[in-house]
Amino acid sequence: MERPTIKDVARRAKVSLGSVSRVLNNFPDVNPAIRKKVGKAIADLDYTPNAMARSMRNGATGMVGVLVRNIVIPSLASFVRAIQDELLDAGYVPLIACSDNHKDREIALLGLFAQRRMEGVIMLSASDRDPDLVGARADLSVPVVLFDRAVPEDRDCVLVDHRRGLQEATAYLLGMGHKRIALVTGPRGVYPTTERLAGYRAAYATAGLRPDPGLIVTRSFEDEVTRATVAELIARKDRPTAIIMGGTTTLPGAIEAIKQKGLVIPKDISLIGAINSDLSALANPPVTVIHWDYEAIGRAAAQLLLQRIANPQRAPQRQTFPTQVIFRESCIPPHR
Amino acid sequence: MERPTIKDVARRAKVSLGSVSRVLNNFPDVNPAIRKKVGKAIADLDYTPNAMARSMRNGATGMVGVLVRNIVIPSLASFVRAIQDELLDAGYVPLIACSDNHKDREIALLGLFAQRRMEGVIMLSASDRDPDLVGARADLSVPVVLFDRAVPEDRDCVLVDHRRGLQEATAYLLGMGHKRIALVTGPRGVYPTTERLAGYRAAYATAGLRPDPGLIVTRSFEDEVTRATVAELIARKDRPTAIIMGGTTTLPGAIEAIKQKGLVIPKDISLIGAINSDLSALANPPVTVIHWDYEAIGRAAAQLLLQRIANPQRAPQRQTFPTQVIFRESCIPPHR
DNA sequence: TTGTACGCGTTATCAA
DNA sequence: TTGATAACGCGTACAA
Repeated sequence: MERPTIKDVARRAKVSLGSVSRVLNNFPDVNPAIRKKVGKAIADLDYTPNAMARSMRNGATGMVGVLVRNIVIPSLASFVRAIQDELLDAGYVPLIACSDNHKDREIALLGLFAQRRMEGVIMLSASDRDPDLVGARADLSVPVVLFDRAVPEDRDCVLVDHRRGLQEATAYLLGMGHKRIALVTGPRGVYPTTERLAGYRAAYATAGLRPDPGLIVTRSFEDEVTRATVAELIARKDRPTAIIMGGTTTLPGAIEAIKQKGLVIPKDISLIGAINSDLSALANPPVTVIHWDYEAIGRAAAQLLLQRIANPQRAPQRQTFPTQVIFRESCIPPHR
Repeated sequence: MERPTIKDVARRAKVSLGSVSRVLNNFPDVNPAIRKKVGKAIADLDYTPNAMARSMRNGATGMVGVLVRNIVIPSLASFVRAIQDELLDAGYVPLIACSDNHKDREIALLGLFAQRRMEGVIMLSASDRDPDLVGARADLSVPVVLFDRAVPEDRDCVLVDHRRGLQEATAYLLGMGHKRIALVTGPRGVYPTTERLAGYRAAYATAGLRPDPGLIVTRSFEDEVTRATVAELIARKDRPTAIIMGGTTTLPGAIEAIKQKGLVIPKDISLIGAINSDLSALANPPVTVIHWDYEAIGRAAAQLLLQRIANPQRAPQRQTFPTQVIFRESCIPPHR
């Protein structure tokens, strides 16, 4: 019931181990007769080479770890999907795992990657600079490509130009006459949040205005949190006239909170989300979003890693990908 | 720059290979002094055991292949996610891959699973009975748990009770007075399609009516196809008064097609989708859907596989999971 | 209780 | 061109 080994094939074909191996890795100098016999034996036994033994022998597993927050988030899924396709094309196999943005889980999974001897890792870390996480990444001792995390040390990474996106979106609302624009995004200290804040502030500065600090909420990307945040914001007496949701998964909660409060988009409040989606396109009204191309970023991340694996001495690269505002009907000038 | 091996640890701790191994697998009878020395050496060298070598030695990789159509589909992602959590808890590592419902790709990935010596596979195959796919599954020679595919041979599988869901949904519409109810679902011959057809027909039969065969479209689950199908259906002179979308990813296309035609849900046409989602809950109007719990099914699939790996002799199990209609505002009685 | 030696399935080196 | 053999990193009988 056990799988046949190269030995069984050799025995059956009445040739030596080496010959079978040579046929398998189609070496040029092998007698056609032997090649034929071996081919037959392989077919007869339904032999499949053992990748484990192979990688033991040549010291490379041909595997790459891919770690994201949660595969159930469609944008992250398409990021992972693009990576998978790119890696498979290059003869590598991705090992995909979800950290839930949880530090301990992330460390545990990196440990798993280390045990399984991944040749590289592409990851969306819970933090750019948490020392434990930085340490866990270093312990891997293989190339790491970070997504949307800007590390102090020189490292390969692929980034989204959130700053630009937020600047554009905020300027768009300011141009309409909005003065009280809320920004709801993730925790401080993490790259996307930092960049979004910068873009938001830059737009205000350019307009010669000052944002109300009370309208900037940087708590967490978790749905329950951002949902509650929106509910709070719109419950205030001096509620914002517009809200920008700076988080990929936060639009449904915002729409629902607004709906529950009995407010109407865009009449009572303007809304901008992040990442194009079925919901944003087909909601009533369709929602303006800041979009970026997760697939392109995934492909780039994979290529970056493959190049780095091929040439560990290469200078680290930092690639930034553009954002694009998709204008729809969820924003109009504020009352009066 | 190479990773240290158990040998390096032994050398540094000035003990034998065997002792290190015994410490690693914490055997009871090992001198605390040695244990301590080894622990220190491991920490000093930042040693991590090589899972590859381990699995070579004990003939088990601790890995399970997980194959789905496309991880970007949120319901499939949560299915995979649940499997991942369950497997990791049990000490197994999932190797996740997407087939795009493409036969060749599915076969190639099963081959990859075989090479990497997966101890079992959970999969959503492109077909129940295509001989090539059946063959590829058999070639694995490890336990396979199928999702939503009912195979002739006895096999472990987890199924969704699509028949029941469709019967309920169809009866609901018939009860409202609809007579021309369209059913748009996947290709014939595959379990979910078969079951949906059966449920749909059963509801008509119970009501003493006959469905118009022209309203039953079984082409493909692909978005472009179902979208075009809906567009065709509603362009007809005798268009249906209600449509049931029997496919997890087909709701956005249907809503959009209806919108483009200038029809209004539910005034002009009633609509029922599959699987609860942001879109169905927050669309205008919210859309009635047939729902089932992908996470529960994923967990069950993982458990089934784990049990089967532990005991290959166990009788094959077939678990069926319930569907539930979530009633919303997308259905009203037809005109006149 | 600890150390030694073999074997897991490959590939690569060497001699024939 | 082919066959024999060592080595990859580990676990485990077996001997000490």
